[in-house]
Amino acid sequence: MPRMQLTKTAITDTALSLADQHGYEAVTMANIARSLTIKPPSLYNHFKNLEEIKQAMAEAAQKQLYDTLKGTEQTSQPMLSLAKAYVNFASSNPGLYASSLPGGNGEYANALVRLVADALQAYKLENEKMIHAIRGFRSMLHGFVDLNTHAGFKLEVDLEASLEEVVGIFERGLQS
Amino acid sequence: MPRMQLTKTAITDTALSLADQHGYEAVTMANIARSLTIKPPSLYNHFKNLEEIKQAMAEAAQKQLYDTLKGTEQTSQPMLSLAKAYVNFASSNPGLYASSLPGGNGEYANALVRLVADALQAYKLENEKMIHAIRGFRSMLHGFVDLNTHAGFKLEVDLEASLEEVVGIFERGLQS
DNA sequence: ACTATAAACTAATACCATTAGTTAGGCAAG
DNA sequence: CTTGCCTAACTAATGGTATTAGTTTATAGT
Repeated sequence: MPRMQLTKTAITDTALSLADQHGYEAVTMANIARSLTIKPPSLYNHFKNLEEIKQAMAEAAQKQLYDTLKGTEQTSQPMLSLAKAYVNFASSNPGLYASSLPGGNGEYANALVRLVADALQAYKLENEKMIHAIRGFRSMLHGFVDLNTHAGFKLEVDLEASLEEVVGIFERGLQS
Repeated sequence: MPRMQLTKTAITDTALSLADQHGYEAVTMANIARSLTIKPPSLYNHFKNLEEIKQAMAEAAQKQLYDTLKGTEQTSQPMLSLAKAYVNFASSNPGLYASSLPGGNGEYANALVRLVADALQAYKLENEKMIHAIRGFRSMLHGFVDLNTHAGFKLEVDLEASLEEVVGIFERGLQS
């Protein structure tokens, strides 16, 4: 066999840098192949289809997001630190963040949930309440990012201030 | 001229029912034209391109969402009622909800923001704080819906219970 | 009835993902 | 060292997408 110069991770990395530099919609078989100086059908020797490539991208992008967020739980304000890092990652790398969304079940999807759980640790919530709180906080972060990138909060009120206030509301709500 | 049997709203409505019945990804020039028993290029006599059709869809879908949510502010628990109605609309009509997202600036986009503001009315927030709270609550609702339909909260913990708890956290946070 | 307008059409271009079938390079066995 | 197999790459083709150019034709107003 011709030496497998082309690995799954090489394809995934190329697709990710495509998403990062030219947006998630630029992730096409044709563009990936062009970047690798091969023809599109060759990609099918390594992945079943585009969807499978996007799954692999999601896993890798989630790892990047995880690595960026890791450590924020050891600060004085874990939830605020996590929120700021999360929003900053998504705003700075919209293509990467978009890549991370499709996969909901991999190794790093769980790791990200654990990271949110760690940030909520101080509030000593019981099982069910913890799950509700995780869902709520994660929803808030994703919604904040998603509304902002797709629709955009129109008013010229500072985004950072909104995030701080909103995390404050959530934290006070957990306390009482 | 051949009688304009085909109006902008007729096209928009057809596209919306396509999104509702077969998903937002089924909204293509070919499918819209097929539903109307015309050929795709004819659509360009009424809209500049597909994006413009989707903008019109967003406006109409936002109106439907607004009409569904209107009235919830006159209940005993406006925020919870609004949240439940919002999540219910999005889960029951995912194609319609997806259609509503692209447009961030129309008449009904503002009406929806006012609806959220009304639900927060009881907390008597000042200007800036009100805007932060609106953004936070809207983010939570959209994030909740979006994570659920695209990734899906995996654990078999009741969604309705999560929503109630999460709205409760937010309300308590506003109080203190 | 005639003409101008515009809504529909056909045909074409340039993308997209995907599949079938072919070529050719390198590894392993003889 | 040669032979043969495996497989990664290719070419060619299919059918999908949006969009544009140019043409036909029906109708509304004069």
